Amino acid sequence: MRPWREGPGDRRGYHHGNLKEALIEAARRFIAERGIGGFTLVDAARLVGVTPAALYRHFRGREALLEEVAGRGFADLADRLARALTGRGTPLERFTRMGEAYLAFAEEEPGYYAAIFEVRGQAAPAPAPDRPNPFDLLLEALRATFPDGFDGVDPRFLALEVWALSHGIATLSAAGQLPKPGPDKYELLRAGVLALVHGAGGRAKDKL
Amino acid sequence: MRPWREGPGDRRGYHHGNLKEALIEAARRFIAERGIGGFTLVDAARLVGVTPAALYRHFRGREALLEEVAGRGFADLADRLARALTGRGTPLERFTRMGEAYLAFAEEEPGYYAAIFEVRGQAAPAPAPDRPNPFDLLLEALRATFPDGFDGVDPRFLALEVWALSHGIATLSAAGQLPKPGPDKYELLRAGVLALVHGAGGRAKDKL
DNA sequence: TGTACATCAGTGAACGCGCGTTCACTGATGTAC
DNA sequence: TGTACATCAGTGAACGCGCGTTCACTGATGTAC
Repeated sequence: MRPWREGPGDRRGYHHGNLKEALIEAARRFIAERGIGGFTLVDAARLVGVTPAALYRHFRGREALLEEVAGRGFADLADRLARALTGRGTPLERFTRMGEAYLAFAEEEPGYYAAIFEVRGQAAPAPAPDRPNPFDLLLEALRATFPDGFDGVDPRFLALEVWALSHGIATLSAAGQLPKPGPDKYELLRAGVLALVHGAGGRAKDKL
Repeated sequence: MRPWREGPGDRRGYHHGNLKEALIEAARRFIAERGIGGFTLVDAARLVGVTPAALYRHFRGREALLEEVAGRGFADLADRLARALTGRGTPLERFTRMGEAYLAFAEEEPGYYAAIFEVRGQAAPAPAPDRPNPFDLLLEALRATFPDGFDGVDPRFLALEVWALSHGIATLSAAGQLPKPGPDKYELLRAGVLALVHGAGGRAKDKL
């Protein structure tokens, strides 16, 4: 088994060898730079060093490629959150780490993050289709971190608030809307999540 | 002064009469339906009943039209927030109403909302260029509603959290990501904002 | 009030461009014998 | 090990399309006299 092609420079010959993966990678990069609407098949093919028509050996068309990217992004996000949650430390520390992982994903993988929210009809990611849903991970983490509940507030209600705050911070940051000399977004999320949990119920507050 | 043309049907003659406003209105609608990237000059001109070239009598080009839309949207948002803030009721009631006005704006004017965040280099809105900034309105409202402060927490920090939560709820809702049988987004924001203020400082909590 | 004329908003045809997609093809790979 | 051949990933040319923008023009408006 010879090594897969890594960059545009080491094209081996007539056959690319790893075109499908290379095209997904190119799409991810272009979406990050120009957004979903600014992504074109022609640019992706050119970056990879291949004719646009070659793409149709691996995808039904532009939309199918975008769905694949969105599916991969969704799977990657779920993996990162799950990994943060299964590490060391107290439940609260792991819960906090999951929030940081969410913001880090949005920052490091803006192409994936945009695809997840803007591409509709996402194909199921190829490996492990029964991967846990990110929202379910958040819900599970909230329940594990605050086993006494939130003074009668539905954990799903709280999970939605935490998700909305995370998504808001991530997108405002990506859009350059957070003030330049200003608070760190990780601190913004950490303090905000604690306040949300805090404010929801007195019982939870005692545990902090 | 004869009445301005209202819809595509009552074109008066060779001259449109109110083409600039009609084009901005058309852009607002198309952006709402298809996003910034999906908006085209040709469609806007067709909707208005005019040749695409006519557009260049009123705008330098596509980008200039988008900037105008973004500027109008920004001004409209500021107006709505200011109006909510200057109504009747206690400071807390008016503060709550401002949050509702923000969510309502994002829902009712998705074209404006998208333009505000996605169009860069926005032109200053035509009337009243010294209109107050929405973020400053939020800051002012927070200070007025909780005059004793937030236990040492910078009001600007809290304002960013409230804004991020509002933006997150608005965009998740617009993307159809909030669960279908689920909490009302206005309730989500109201409870979340109170929890954020609550959690930030004990003093503020006493006033609620 | 009527006429000449400057102004300018909109026309219609054309442009160059880049897009997604198709098609018959060709070159490389790997398997059967 | 060598050869014939099936498979199929990628080529290259072409397509129809819609886009933003330009240009010389023309029709309507409104003002000066």
